[in-house]
Amino acid sequence: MRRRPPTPGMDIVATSDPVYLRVVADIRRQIVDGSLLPGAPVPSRAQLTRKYGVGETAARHALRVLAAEGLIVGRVGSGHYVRAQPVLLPLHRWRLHDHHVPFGADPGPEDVRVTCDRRSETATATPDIALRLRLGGCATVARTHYVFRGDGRPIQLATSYEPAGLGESGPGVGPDEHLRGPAARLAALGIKVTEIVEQVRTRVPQPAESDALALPAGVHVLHVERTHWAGDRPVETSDIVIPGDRFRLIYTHAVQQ
Amino acid sequence: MRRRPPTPGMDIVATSDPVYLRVVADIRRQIVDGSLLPGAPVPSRAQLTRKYGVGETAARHALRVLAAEGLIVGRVGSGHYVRAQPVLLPLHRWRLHDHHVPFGADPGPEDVRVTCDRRSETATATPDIALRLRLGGCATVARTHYVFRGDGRPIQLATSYEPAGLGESGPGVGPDEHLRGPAARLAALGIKVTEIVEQVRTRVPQPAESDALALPAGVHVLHVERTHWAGDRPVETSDIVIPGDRFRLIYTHAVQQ
DNA sequence: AAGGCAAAGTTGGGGCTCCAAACAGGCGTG
DNA sequence: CACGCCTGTTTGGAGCCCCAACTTTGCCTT
Repeated sequence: MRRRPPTPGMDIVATSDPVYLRVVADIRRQIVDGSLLPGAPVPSRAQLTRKYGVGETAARHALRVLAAEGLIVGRVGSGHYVRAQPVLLPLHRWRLHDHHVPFGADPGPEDVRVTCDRRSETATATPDIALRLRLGGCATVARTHYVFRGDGRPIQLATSYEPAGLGESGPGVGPDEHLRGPAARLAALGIKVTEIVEQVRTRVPQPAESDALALPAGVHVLHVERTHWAGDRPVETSDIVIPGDRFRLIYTHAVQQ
Repeated sequence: MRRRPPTPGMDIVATSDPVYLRVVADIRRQIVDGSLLPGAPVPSRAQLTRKYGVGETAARHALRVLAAEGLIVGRVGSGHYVRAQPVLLPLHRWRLHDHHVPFGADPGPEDVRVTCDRRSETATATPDIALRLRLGGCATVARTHYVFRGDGRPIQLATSYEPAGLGESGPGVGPDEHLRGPAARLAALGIKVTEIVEQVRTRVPQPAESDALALPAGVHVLHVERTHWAGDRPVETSDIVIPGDRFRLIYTHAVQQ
């Protein structure tokens, strides 16, 4: 029964966790906390069914998800093994403050204490923002300015735009909410982000930007235009500005299974 | 039977195509060539089993893959529908020449005729490259310089490094091989790329670079350091240089199922 | 005529099974 | 002692089934 075009409603997150995600979460925890070291064998399908009391389908699905996340590698006839490169691990989750890494020796994500100042306001959408959020003519949006600091020194500016009225219905924003990224914030509002699109360019900083970032003259910035999608509609878009001389963006892409 | 640590061998691609990939390819083709417009319903599991003569598992798997690629959206109780944003479609496949998009109105990937000049040589790995490829001391690498042109004008420089001896055993490189990217080339050599990691920074172009790209003074470049991984070992790394004033990088990230 | 309700269709989780290819270990033979 | 074969395990593809939750349709009742 499917005559009408797709329902114009937003995706709501399901609250009950599937069984296979329980297995995924447990194995992922073991990899993260070091119980399963790189190169160590992961229990096979048969072993997982016995260990967790799940069916073979759930066990197989869990292994597939972990492989898609890049945490383990499957070898036909041998087994699944924990992959190397634990440093890149958090990037799969696209946490905002793992997004940029200072030049030089890579510090762990915990080495730098990241803080965030923010300021929200309601504004009329510019034509550019209205297009990015697929809003009609003169719509109102919630605009939030962020200043991220690492050990007190500014490292990133961001301006986030959402359709007005999105954030009001939800719960209050926790103190560390921004460090976990917009996807977590939107999930708390019941909106399930299905895709993130980023466009990276480089340009000369505007005076206010070079002032806020304490940039010397002549330094360029990386400008990221990021949009969060829920289904086929944009729910949040933001402009992120990063000093181009001190930071780099890291993207990882797991190639299918 | 699994006593020994992971076999130190590279992943070999299977030559026979699974059935579900046939279904995926056919639906993807229909989406790309416009037979299935955005918002149009995709055949359901039951319809796919009848239409393609496959089992329900294959039909379900095909829909899952297409949804993971971001081409379709599934709605419980309703069906799967073709998503909007057809412009970003080819980016999911990370084809090299779709990687950068000129500013202004987005042209389709076919609007610009992309050509490529290349020059290969054998060289001793610098410490930086040896580290990136996880090679010991003074190893030899195959270095290839690429100049990509769009409608004859230079748009991108790239220098690729591979461990020496990787490319020789394989078949000759076809004329359009580079436009499909290193992953396709490595696949032809029997190496299955499982992950791509990119690091983006911005910097001042070197004289040779601004010369080759015909850059005016003062223009910065985007510098992408890209590494292809097969399992847990790097098999190719390259430095990609793009004019920062005319092009932007686009990354899409499908958030789990 | 309008509203409500039941039935049919669809997705997504889960279970079970079979099979080919690949791999590792043990055993036997030269 | 070395080499090759055989057997058990494991992965990944594929098939078929059941069920809960949800959407849409069309019919039936008021």
